[in-house]
Amino acid sequence: MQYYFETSCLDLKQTLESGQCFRWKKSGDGDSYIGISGKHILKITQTDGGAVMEMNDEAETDFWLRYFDCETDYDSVIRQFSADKVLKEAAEENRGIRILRQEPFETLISFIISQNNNIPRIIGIIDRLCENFGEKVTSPFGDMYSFPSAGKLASLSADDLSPLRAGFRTRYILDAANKVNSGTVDLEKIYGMSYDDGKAYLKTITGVGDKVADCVLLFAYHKTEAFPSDVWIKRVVAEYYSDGLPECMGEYKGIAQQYLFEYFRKRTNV
DNA sequence: GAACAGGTGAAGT
DNA sequence: ACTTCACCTGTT
Repeated sequence: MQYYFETSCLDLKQTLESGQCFRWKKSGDGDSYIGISGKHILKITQTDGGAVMEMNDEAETDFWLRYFDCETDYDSVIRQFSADKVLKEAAEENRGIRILRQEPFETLISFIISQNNNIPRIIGIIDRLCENFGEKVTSPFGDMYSFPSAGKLASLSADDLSPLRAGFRTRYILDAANKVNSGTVDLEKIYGMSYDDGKAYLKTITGVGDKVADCVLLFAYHKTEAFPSDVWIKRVVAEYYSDGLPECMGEYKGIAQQYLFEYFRKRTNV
């Protein structure tokens, strides 16, 4: 089943290789990606004015449209950002970035794994986590493994997780899985919480600090007030925004963060 | 509150 | 080869 949709501000490479998600693989030509969320597998291909989605079941269309955040008017956000010179340039260069709406538990564990780590290795650990403890899902594009549930992970020991080679993060993964599985932390509740409350709540999990909490609030719950402050962004803020973030970021600091992150990372690497 | 340790491997030299 | 450092957090 194929579904074509038109939309502005969606660039698959910019979005899926931005470091907010870790389970999309480039397919063949380079304009296509295959990924999994929950038990849904999608092949998505970039077109000029949108994208083509291929999936098992037509009923998954709405799931994926939501995942790719098709409700948010990015053109309007970018217009709003144009009041700040640096942000305007960063946004225009990266106008195809979307903030995905990912599954909370997967996002939580993924960003716990991301701490003090590099992206290729993060992807490796998550792949091993899914292959070892997820469920096999079949699709016309090949078999994939779902992200393991909190219940499954909570049943495991640090020893069981040793094949991941996640290092000191292993005990953080287990603490998160146990708290979610036992209901000590109810991830569903966070949808209805304020940014501040959600952040404090997430930080009750060992291994979740400001940065990881902000990433989860932004990339799973779409709380765009979150402004994940990593080593790159700290430099940018120190250089351009030492007196505070610009007014025009408004309630979309998290979207601004992504534009700035990409903009400056690109330049530093060159 | 600043300094430091904590897996592992990618990237830089 | 050898060192640094990676979208960080918990503990001195």
